[in-house]
Formats: sequence, structure tokens, C-alpha cells
Amino acid sequence: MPNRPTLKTIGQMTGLSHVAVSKALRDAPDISDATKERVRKIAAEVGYTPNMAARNLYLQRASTIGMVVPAMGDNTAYDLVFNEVSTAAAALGYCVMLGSSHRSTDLEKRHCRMMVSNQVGALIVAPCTSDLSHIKAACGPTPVIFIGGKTAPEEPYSLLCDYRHSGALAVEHLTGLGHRDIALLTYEPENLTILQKEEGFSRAMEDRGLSPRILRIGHAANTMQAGMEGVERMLNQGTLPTALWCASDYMAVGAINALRLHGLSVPGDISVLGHDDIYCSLYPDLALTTFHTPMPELGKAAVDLAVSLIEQDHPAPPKQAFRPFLVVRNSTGPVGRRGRN
Amino acid sequence: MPNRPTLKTIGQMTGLSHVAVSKALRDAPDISDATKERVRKIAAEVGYTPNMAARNLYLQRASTIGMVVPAMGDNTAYDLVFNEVSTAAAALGYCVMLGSSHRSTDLEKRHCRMMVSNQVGALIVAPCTSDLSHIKAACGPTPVIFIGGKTAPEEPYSLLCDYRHSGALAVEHLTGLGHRDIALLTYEPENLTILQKEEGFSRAMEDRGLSPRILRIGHAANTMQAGMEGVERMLNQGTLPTALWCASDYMAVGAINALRLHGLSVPGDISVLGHDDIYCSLYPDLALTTFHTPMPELGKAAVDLAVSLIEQDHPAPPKQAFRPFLVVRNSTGPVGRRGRN
DNA sequence: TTGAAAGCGGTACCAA
DNA sequence: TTGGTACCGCTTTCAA
Repeated sequence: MPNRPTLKTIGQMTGLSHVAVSKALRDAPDISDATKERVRKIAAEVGYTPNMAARNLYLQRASTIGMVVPAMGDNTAYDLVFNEVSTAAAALGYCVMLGSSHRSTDLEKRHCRMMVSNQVGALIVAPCTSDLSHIKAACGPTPVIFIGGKTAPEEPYSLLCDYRHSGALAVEHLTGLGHRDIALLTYEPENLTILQKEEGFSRAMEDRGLSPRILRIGHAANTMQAGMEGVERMLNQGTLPTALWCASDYMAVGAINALRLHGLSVPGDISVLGHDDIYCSLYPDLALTTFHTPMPELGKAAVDLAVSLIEQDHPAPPKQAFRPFLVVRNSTGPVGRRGRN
Repeated sequence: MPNRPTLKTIGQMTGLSHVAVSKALRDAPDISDATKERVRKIAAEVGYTPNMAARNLYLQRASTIGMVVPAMGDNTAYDLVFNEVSTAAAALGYCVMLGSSHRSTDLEKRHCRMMVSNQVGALIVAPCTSDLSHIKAACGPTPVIFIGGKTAPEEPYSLLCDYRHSGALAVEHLTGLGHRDIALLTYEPENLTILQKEEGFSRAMEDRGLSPRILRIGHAANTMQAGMEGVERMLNQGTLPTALWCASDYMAVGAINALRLHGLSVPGDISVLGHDDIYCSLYPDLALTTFHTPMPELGKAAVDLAVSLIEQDHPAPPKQAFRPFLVVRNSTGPVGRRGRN
């Protein structure tokens, strides 16, 4: 590390003690204006930057927040969460340490340990498994806020999306357009996300006296492929519904591709609804109706909670669920010719 | 911050001084095995974690690296870079502080300042403008490594992709398939990336006695739309080439959508080549031939350089350029029926 | 209005 | 083999 100027350096240059310099720079009431002015000028000239580590050491405070995620990008939405976490933290004077676990519990543990050792005041973790014991062990008394689809809602500090709500809204929207034959296309439920969508969907359908059809195909890693396969299978079996809700936008894109290959039009022949709001402008003539998940809001809430855990002794605002909301574009529409047959 | 156990705590529990405990935990040669054993056991029981901030303060060292990017995700590839930076840094014992500048120089400056103040040993910055003065001012003597398309190659520490090379490879690939009428579709050159692609393309075409056609449409923010417009324009003017290189995969997807709407087949009627390797599996029947950019390798190199700048007095391995490489799939092919007319 | 002393957690040096 | 002392940069307390 190159030598940066310290309070002592400036003290020598001004003929003051490092204490006086410290006070002057923090605008203490017991330093004369003239001195303050002189100190500030020199400090600016030499490019003085306070050493937060030393300050935190003495004050027993933290000025960083840790965040650990399975991966940035790569079919996750944590990049969206992070962008907001970064901004919100910076606005409150905190830096963010970020670690990518590459879906390995070992790396996850290592990141947590290192960050705790580097004095983060709190951690925001999107775990890669439902078992959280290794994380808690690694973090010790440092508070941890859990986010993401792997977390059980019982955790004391957790911020989750309520995907049951998506199911309710999906059914409401599609039945509102006259659909009664609606299918949900999902994949292997490797986390709660999928189960919640299925649950919300089923309940909303049953509430209306409709029978929920759910088709699980493939895995989270390649849902576009799964979307195509799902459509192929329904076409072969002659069980294509009038409206199809896909558990992800990737899946919806796959489904739409397959439908078009078979000469079916969306939404003329069949309505397709997605989830996550990623691919809104992919097709020239078709914009996906989908669910937007409030990831920035979740990031903001995580930072607020982290900071309150760091700065207050009795923190703990209650948990809240974040609800996806429907974004209506033009891949869904009234029941078409096929449906009325 | 909750109170974590310190060396002193363990000293009291074992009846030793904090100095002896420190040595025991670091396996110093002048501590008896029995004592070491006893100390380690207690330390594990109370969950002792060394305070890296305090250690760094005394040793005048750094155990974190900073990284500032315009945004994670959001049409950038910095998520790919980061994933590797995170892993490489963790393997070397460093944490990474990451900041998202949201393409604002003010936030960029703020992130740099805060990270320097929080004692990062070096910074990896993907600037949001070509003017780097505010960043250098904010970082002072802390070394900065620049990455991304806005950086001038003269910077002492910069890691860049050589997009001229993409141009050369594109022409080589397409002429190898028999194409002579090749167009490059780009957008407003808001950074060096585009200019380099154009330059490499033009030179390679001219080297073969072919005249380079370059069409600039739209801006970086919406290249899918630009791809569609570019195709429409060429169709209207009757200037559609036999092969089209698009400056980004988004653009290629837009172009392919437009071509298909007009009943043209890819690659039967026209070959389409992309850049960035994002959309490889979008179409059921078509996989995009494109360029893969070595972002993980770039991330690894950035960390290695950062660590050598932190740990060595006379560091500075030379800069190297990272070359995209061609990934041949099936959106390019031999000159088709149209081309032979 | 200013500064000397102490202490945050850790490590190096040297004496016991 | 162990521990006392000093110091890294900073802030608080209290005396000058």
C-alpha cells in the first residue's frame, strides 16, 4: 500500500497536533475558524482521506455491508438486487463487499468468514441451499439477512418475494380475458419459488371452480428448452390450453418459439404469460405480458434492515413480503378462435 | 457491531497474554505445542475470528480489492467479469468491494473515494466515460486498473479486449464460406468497442480487395431495435448482403427476426454473425454463430495484477490484450441461392 | 483553543 | 517458552 497522508502528516505540516487536525476536519466546536480553514486547505492539497478502518477500530463501528450470492447474472436476478444495494448503501455511507459462491457451500462459507473477518457489520446472503447452518456458523454474532428462493420464511431476518401472489394475479388476469382452460408450465421445484407459483395458481383456479393443470418439465438450468418441450408435449397430446402461464420468461420464449413453429399465433390462438420481466422487447411484433419482480425494492429494504441492525441496538423491523406485479403487454388476449371451438 | 472475542478475551480465558495467544494461533515456533493446542481449542469454542482491519492497520497491508462498474447486468458483461474476480480474489485471501455507478461519474467518484477510505489495496474500474481524471483524483496513490471499452489503451494499467481481432476473424470466417458481399451493422460509437470492430472489419475486407460496407443505426441502449431497422433499410434499398455481421448479439437477434418476418431464411438466404455470445440458445432451430469474449480470463488477470500491485514494490507485468474468439454454430453458412444470382 | 494520554485489535521486537 | 512494550491511524476525555 502506498503511503497516504495521515492526521499526523497534516499535523506536522501545520504545526498542530494530530488531535487538533482530527477535530478541525470534523468541524469540532472547539477549534478556531482560522485553524479549520488552514487545516482543510492543506488536507485537500495533500489529498487526505480518513482511514475508515482505524476509525471503525476505535469507535467499534462498521462501514461495510457484505453480500453473498450464488452468481451474478447467469439466470439469476441478483444483479438487479445488487445495483440497488450498492446505491442504497453508498447513500448511507457504506461500502458493499460482494462474493459469488458459484453455487458452492464451501465458497459461500469462505466468503462469509472472510467478510466477517474484514469487519462487515451485517451480511445479505442469497444461500445456494436450504440448509443455512454453515452460513450461520461462519457468521457468528454478525447479523445475516437472507434473501432468495432457498430461504425458509421462518428465518428471523429474511426478505422474500411472495410468488403465490403471482399465481393469484395470473389467474385473475387470464380468467378476466375469458380463459378457463389455463395451464401452468413449470420445472423441477429446486426452490420455493416454483412451489409458491404452483400453490398460488392452484388455489386461485380452484377458487373459481376451475381445475388447475400443471406441467413440470426440465430444470432451472435450461428453461427455454423446457418451454419448447412443454408445448411439443401438449400439442402431441392434444391438450394445448387457451392460455399458458410459464414460470419464467425464458420458458415463455421457448414456448412461443415452439408455438410459432407450429403455425400458431400468440395471442390469437393462445395467450402466453411469463414471469420475471426479462425479455420484454425480444420479438418485433410481440411484447411479453409478464410479472415484474420488485428486486430493486428488495435490495433497498435489505440495506435498510442491515443498517438498522448495525446502528441500532434493538433493531428488527418486521419482515415484509415483496409482491411481483403484472405487466400487461400483448402476448395475452381474449380467448381466440381455437378456444371457442 | 456485536462484540466478538479478541485475543485478549482468549488470553483471559487461558491465563495467557494476548501476545502469546496471537503467536499460538499463528503457529509461531516459540510457543509450546501444549499451549498451542489449548489456545486453538478455546479459540474454536468461542468462535474467534481475527480482526483483519486491526491486523492490516499495524502491518500496513490491505486485504480487499475494489471494483467499480457502470452496472451489473443491464446489457453489460461485468457480471461475468465479476464472478471470476470474486473467485480469484477469494483464492488469494482478498475480499472484493463492488460498486455500481449507474453510469454517473459522481457516483463513480463517490464509490472510489469510499473504497479508498475503507482501505482497498487496489481498484478495478470500468469507467463510464473516457475522461478518467475524476477517478484518478479520487483514488490518489491507490493503484487503479482500468477495464472496459471506455479506457484509452495508453493507461499504465489497463486490461482491454481487442475488438479489431473480432473484425479480422469475422471476415476470415465469412470469406472462407465464400461470401464477398458482407456488411457490418453497428451503432453510434459511444466507446472504443465499436470503432475497433469497424476498423478491424474494414482492414480485413480491404486486405482481400473487398469493399467494406458499414451501417450505423441507433444507439447502444437498444440494439435489438437497431438490428431490425438495419435489415429493413437494406431490404428497402435492395442492398442486402449475403452475410451480415452484427456488432452485438442483441442486434443479430433483431436482424434475424426482421429477416424471418420477410420470409428469408438464415443461413440459407443470408448468414448472420453476432458478437458477445449471449443468445446462443434462443431459437429452437438456429444457434447463433458469434464471438465469445474472454471475460473470466480478463477478471482473473485483473485480480492477479491488482494483487501484484498490492504485494510487490516493483510490480507491473505488461498489459495484455484479450482476444475474442469465434464460436461457430449454425447461423452462418456457405453463400446461398440469393448470393449466387 | 489546544494537546497529552489512553485505547480499539493486532503484530514485531526484545527482555525476562 | 513467555510476556511487556510500542506502534499502526483515529477519536474521546480531560487537563493545560
